[in-house]
Amino acid sequence: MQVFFRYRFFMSKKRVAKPKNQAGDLLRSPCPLACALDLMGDRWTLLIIRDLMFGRSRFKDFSASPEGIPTNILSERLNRLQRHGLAEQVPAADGSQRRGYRLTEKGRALRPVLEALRDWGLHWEPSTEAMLEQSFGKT
Amino acid sequence: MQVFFRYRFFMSKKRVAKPKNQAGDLLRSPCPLACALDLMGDRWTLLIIRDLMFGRSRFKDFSASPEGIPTNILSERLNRLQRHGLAEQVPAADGSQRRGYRLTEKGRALRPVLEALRDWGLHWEPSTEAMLEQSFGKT
DNA sequence: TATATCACTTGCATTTTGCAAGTAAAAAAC
DNA sequence: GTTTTTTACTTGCAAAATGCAAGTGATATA
Repeated sequence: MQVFFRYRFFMSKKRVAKPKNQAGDLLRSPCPLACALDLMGDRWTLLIIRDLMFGRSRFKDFSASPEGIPTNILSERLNRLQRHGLAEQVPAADGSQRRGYRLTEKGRALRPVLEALRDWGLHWEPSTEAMLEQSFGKT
Repeated sequence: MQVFFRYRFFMSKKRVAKPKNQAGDLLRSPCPLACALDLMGDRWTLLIIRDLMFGRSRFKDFSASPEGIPTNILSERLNRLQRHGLAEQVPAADGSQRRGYRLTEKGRALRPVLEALRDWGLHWEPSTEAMLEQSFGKT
């Protein structure tokens, strides 16, 4: 927990350049947690990353997930993930003309985040645990 | 990664009761990750929890964090955290009339989530790491 | 060739967010 | 003990994000 952000940035607003992430967007603060949330602090992004970790790769697969993400949001989020280097487009695995998406190393590095959130949900929101039925193998 | 959600809920919409969390809100799906995001999948909630983990407890302390959360959002989020049992109000530590907030066990259980997100940010968004200067002791 | 599916985009209503200003209670200053 | 400041909010409104339905053109299937 030690290091979440530092202060000088705010103490001397002129001297220190405002922090940006790799895509060039301004960050709310130099706190690495806030920086991560600038990117994935919304209702959908981490669910798409979950699906990608399951090995899903096609637009319709994400669209078919039970949460029902609207297609315009899905489209925008997939673009954002690519812009920030978490996902990339690849030729479809089945040899068709269509393309699919897959995680980059930067995206795969979010696995501990998803696992921690999943564990918290399983432990502290009983209705999710009670309804579990199907398991997925390690991705 | 094994278990994120199950399908029967969607296969037979009538038979299975729609899942709710502990506060009684409907969940988008029984996936524990989606369930967690229903609660904290936004730009601010986890930052408030970060501040609470730092030991901050007062409205003005959260308000003074460098990200600059608007007061109406802060107010709404603090209520939500209480409704869902992640935080609770307590008499102020300094013996004043005012009250403060602190995490419950359910809220403290999010520590691994914050740590995982922080680690990801530090490793994959260099601008946050480059600007680090100050450390916080273990909370 | 005709039809269906896929991967989106567009338009628009609804909801959430962000900002500024206001307010009542508590604390501090005088 | 009265005035001033701070705190912890609420309210009102503009702007942005979200959600839904309906396209659209390219690809795959019958």
